[in-house]
Amino acid sequence: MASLQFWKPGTAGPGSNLDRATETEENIVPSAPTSSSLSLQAARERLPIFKHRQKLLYAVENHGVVILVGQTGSGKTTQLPQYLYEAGWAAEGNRIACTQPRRVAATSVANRVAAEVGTILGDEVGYTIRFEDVSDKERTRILYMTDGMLFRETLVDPLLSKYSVIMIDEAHERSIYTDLLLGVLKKIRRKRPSLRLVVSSATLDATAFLEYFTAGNSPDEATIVSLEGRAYPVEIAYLQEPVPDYVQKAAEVVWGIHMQQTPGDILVFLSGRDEIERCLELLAELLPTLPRNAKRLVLLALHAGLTTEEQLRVFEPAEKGSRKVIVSTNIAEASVTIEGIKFVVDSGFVKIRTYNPTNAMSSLTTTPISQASATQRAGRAGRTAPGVCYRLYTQRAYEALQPTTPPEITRTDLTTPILQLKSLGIDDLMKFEWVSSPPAESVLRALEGLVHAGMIGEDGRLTVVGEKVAECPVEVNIARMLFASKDYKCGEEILTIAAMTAIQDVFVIPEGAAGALAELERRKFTAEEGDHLTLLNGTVPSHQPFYTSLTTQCLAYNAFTRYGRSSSWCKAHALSFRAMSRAVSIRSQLKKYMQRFGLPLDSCEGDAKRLRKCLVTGYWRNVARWMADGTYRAVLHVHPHSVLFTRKPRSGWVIFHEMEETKKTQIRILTEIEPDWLLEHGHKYYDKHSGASVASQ
DNA sequence: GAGCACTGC
Repeated sequence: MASLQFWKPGTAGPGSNLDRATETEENIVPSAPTSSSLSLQAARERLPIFKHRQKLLYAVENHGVVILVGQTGSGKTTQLPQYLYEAGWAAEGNRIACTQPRRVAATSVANRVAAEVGTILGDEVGYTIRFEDVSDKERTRILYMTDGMLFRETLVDPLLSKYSVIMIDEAHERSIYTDLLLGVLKKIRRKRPSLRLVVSSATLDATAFLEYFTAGNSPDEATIVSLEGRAYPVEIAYLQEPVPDYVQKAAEVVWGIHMQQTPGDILVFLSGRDEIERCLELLAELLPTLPRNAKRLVLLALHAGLTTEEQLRVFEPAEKGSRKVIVSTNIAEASVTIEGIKFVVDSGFVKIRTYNPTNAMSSLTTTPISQASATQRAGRAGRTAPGVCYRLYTQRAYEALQPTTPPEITRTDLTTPILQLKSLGIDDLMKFEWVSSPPAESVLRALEGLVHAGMIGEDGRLTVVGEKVAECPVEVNIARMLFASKDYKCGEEILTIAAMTAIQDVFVIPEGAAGALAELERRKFTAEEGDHLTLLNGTVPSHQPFYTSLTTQCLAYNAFTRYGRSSSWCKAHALSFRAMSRAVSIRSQLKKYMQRFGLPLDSCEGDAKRLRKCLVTGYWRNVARWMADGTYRAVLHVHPHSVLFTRKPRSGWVIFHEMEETKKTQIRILTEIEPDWLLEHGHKYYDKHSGASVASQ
């Protein structure tokens, strides 16, 4: 490969008059010097945000909402809460909160700030995430938390009265909880004007947030403060012509960089596991052609399906005389930061989940990224030194991209969010001030489902059960089963099933020969009745597994707890230790809710029929009928992970946990049922003769 | 007979 066949804007090639200067100016700032060379205070003062300190405090003092524009590394997340603390905003028992979309961010930032403040974590500075509250009710002044946790707190403290200032960090990511929080906070500000908000955002979204908060309020309500930082420039290169196969092109570009360029690791963005593996294979084929004196090239994959150990390998520095190339999904765009990357290769694609409210179907499709996403990916090349980003698309294609990714709230099932808003007393959803309105059909679909599930009455208000379910951190259909377990006397088992369906990727199936072995391990766990019981099998308190054969996921749970919750046991049985440990946490959390709601923890004592009937109370809308061609009515395909993948259910009928469209329309986690059981639930919605369910119409 | 991007409570 003689040349990379790229042109670089501003140097040569067509259209070199690059007017998007921002693209080359990722405002990435070197990390602060360590306290060994400088005092802590001096290090803090060197951060770019420091010279804006007075301006920021003035803005918070005089405006209800401050939109803070500043890139990663400006120090906003660690410093602003401290400035506010030092300025007295946490006096008289008040707290300063800072929300993050991800758990790791909340914990790691809290750690750093506790060290800077000179306190033990959990004392003056703490964090709160699901299953972990490292904070002190009385003493904590600065609290980092996930946005989901703060939203949940509004259910018990609707005015968030403990907080004087709330900073919503990474608001431009527009996670569903960020959007819900912003809507609720705007409302709270009207009732409690002393509360101050700081909304931290990327440049592109700042005016939209400003308009949102000033709409219906005085123009003084909100203001924008921008922190410009020192930047390591990232040079952008585009393809001159589009390519038919970006995976192959990615491999070629990586190889070209390796042969020609100066030192520095390479990060490649592709859409999924399949593409990553193909790209790595292509590169592996080229390795033998490396000249003897050339640097070695270390090939690494990064995606969420890997074990923790495998993920950690990408952080190990490359050995002397070698270069790392990390081929990754979108996980490396915001969730995972790898230092030392100098070259980014961006395919321009991402897999995104969307929801179609008319058939309640979600799908996972490979789609072009947004310009904001492209900027973020490019920025990953310039965290510690100037870098280069190779975009595997033309500049014209870049210009045609959407400016930002549609917020999650516009492409997701709203059943749970709407139940929670209702629980906050927001009954008129049309009057709720959404930052971005969700599609009307999504709202209607969710309301309809909630009415039929008995969570909302004819008057549009929550029922008694609805109030309880709103508090419970599970999907509505699962909550319904938890409540029904009282009648079917199977609370113990339903609780496990609820926990196990809440986690993904219980089984780790590697590529190649190891994958085939893992597959055999998985079959040891199969329960004839289907996946839900398979999920359960392992934990059955009785002497023998009562479900005819062992199962995949369930065996998983019961056996996992029986064999001492060990990671080596998981490894031997192709299970994810991470996922299983999480299931244990979720189960104990849900158990507390069941106790609070007075739901007994009976065991069904091996009566699988009772258990399956209980499952129908939650899943009656998710019904499918087996057809002779091996598909289910409405042409649903069984996910290959299901134990019913190769087996016809005797009754011909199943219920399923979820349905998703990838290459085919697939249903996951199934259990065989008798069709008559359906008649007790929502018979209005189900036509016995056609076998069509609401979900598949 | 074949496969799921990433979060969060």
